[in-house]
Amino acid sequence: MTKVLIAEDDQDLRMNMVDILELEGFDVIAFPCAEEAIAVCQNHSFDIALMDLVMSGMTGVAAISNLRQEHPFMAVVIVTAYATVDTAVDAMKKGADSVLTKPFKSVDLVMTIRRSIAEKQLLKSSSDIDSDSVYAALANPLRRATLKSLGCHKELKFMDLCRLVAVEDHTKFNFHLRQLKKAGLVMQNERKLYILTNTGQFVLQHHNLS
Amino acid sequence: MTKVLIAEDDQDLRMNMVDILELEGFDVIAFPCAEEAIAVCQNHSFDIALMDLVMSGMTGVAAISNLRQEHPFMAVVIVTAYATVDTAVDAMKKGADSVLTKPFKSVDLVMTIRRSIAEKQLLKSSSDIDSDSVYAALANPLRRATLKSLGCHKELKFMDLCRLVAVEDHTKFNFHLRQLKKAGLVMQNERKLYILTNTGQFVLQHHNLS
DNA sequence: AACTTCTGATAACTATAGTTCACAACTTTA
DNA sequence: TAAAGTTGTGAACTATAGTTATCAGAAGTT
Repeated sequence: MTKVLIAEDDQDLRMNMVDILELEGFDVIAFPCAEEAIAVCQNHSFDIALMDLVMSGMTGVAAISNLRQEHPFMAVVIVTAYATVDTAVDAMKKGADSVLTKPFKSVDLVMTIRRSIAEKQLLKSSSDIDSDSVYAALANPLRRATLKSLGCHKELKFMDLCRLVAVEDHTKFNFHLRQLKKAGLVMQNERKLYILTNTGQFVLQHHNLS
Repeated sequence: MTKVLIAEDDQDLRMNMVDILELEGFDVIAFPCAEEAIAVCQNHSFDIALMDLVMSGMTGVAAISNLRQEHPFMAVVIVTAYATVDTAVDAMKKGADSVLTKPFKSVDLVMTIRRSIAEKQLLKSSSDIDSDSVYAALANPLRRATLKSLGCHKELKFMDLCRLVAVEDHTKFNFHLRQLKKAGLVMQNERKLYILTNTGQFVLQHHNLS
């Protein structure tokens, strides 16, 4: 069951949100301030946190880094009546996954939650690429260069790729290419040209190798 | 000299922006549509791109991924008269570094540019941590676990850390800890407790190891 | 067909990463 | 101070990563 954490200092709205979300089948816990929400995060994990921007004490945006400390993959949505483009941009820069303006309709709330969690899930799957073989593959500069080249050129023939990374001995290069294949970062398409796999593209982006 | 790329379909505003920025000492090239801006990106590099959101043809937001293809560390600011919180949030999700609403004052424009470039610079420095030794250090699961533990617990004694990563043989663990030290990811503080270095923290975050 | 270049497999070898052992110095606790 | 646990070094060893050489089939060229 999707677990939702709420910090909202307006009692009416808070109870209202809880009602809406429980009706949708979410598992909801709500607090009137950021500090309490952060505290409960120490012991429980949530899929998403809805933080009011303006509350007595810590603001929702200020709380983001504290929330993420314990649960890096929890989605965080900033909820606020005072949203301007600037505050929204600031919230996003500080790590919010979305910004929802008050007043909002029930459907907006629910849709924002579902979408934010879905988008976060994508990122989360990246950390599953913790797999040993990927890091082992990345350990070698030649293989990192190969990934970079493949990132730029989409698809390449063996020898072209070999020349791009400036390896004179093709059998040596072949060895490293096999390691990349074994790690699931590189594959050959129907025309036998070498291309990045999905995880390969992901790793490339994620490590800023490009 | 800071190089600025502009895509803005309103001719008056475009020329106005060019004037303002050239007066500030920027090196500016401006186009009336995203497609031309993307094209010139193939051959030239820029520190920052200012993209109008609504133009004939491709929107500024749609152009972001194309711009980043060639120059991953170029900052991108979306400029728009039609900005709502939702469009701003969407632009940020798609990779914009900031959103500037029209009409804007000269100082806002200049400040947004300077700040966006500065913030991007931080990220850029991370990719300098391409250094072989870091990847070599990360190749080992035990060392990754050690980094994670240090990420959570701030500072730890040798034996506590050793137990946390569940290594029975302390000399074996000592070896890996030395590798982490050599790679510049881990150091000892004045009380001889082990802590992450700045690059260590950076790598930890950046690789979502936490 | 004859030739060349491209692509890839295998095996033998070398270098480096990782492990283990023995032990010394240092800290803390009794 | 003695004893027990902590922290660290160096050398010998083992396992794995990486290299090189040799060969062979595939694919294109003349």
